Amino acid sequence: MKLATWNVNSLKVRLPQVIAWLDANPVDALCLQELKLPQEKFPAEALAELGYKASWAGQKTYNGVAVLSREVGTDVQVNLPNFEDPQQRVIAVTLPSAVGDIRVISAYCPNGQAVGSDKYAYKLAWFAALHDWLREEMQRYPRLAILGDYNVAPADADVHDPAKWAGDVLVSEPEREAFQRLLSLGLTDAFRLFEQEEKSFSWWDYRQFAFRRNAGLRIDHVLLSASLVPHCAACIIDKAPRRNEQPSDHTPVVATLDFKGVS
DNA sequence: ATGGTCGTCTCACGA
Repeated sequence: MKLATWNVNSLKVRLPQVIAWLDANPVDALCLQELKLPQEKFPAEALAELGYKASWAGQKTYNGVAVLSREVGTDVQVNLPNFEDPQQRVIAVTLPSAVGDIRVISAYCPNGQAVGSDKYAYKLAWFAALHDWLREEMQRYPRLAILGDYNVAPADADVHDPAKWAGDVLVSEPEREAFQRLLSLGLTDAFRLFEQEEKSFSWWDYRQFAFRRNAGLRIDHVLLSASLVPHCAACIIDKAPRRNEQPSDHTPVVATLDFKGVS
């Protein structure tokens, strides 16, 4: 079973790239973030033609999340139930697997803009609510995977130039603590289960030839509950879509779960 | 050197 996440920065602009990527990289579920389109503009038909069902939470201009899946997602939950918020940042669905139902969540965590700003305070409050909700969600769904754009680089190894970024939004200590609190619920960063190339990133700023210089951050993550970790056979960042013309500033992260042999 | 580039009902703002 393959689970992937991709912040597409406008599904309207990126739909042809999403279709091309899915053609080349069939997955069981693809979590999308930053759809930037209203609920009624979601391209469900084009994705259905590819064989993907979809659950989505749209919002005009900003945010918006979806889960595309081979099997229909059930028990769809939109947004954090414990956090009143007009911004569409979370969608959770239940998918069948060889070992039983898996809860798959697509999350677009707030960016935070700048340390000390109102948006930064909102980010930390949002993470606290995510934490509290996940604790309950993991009790209900012991097999849980939450994928998305966390807008947090968990460690200096996830930052191209830690000295330059020190203390800034996306790497500041309170944000990293908020991320670690999610892990303390019993979630594991799938990417770090495996040996990885140094300077592996999932996002590069559009400016200053950042991708060409590999001046990026690893802020897109796949977190797995403990019962899924033994099944995780691989987790990779696919840099290829970042080389496309008119790319998203993020590139997909893909986790492979193997249910053969291990129960 | 506080710049730069995207996407959005663009001449501003969020990322």
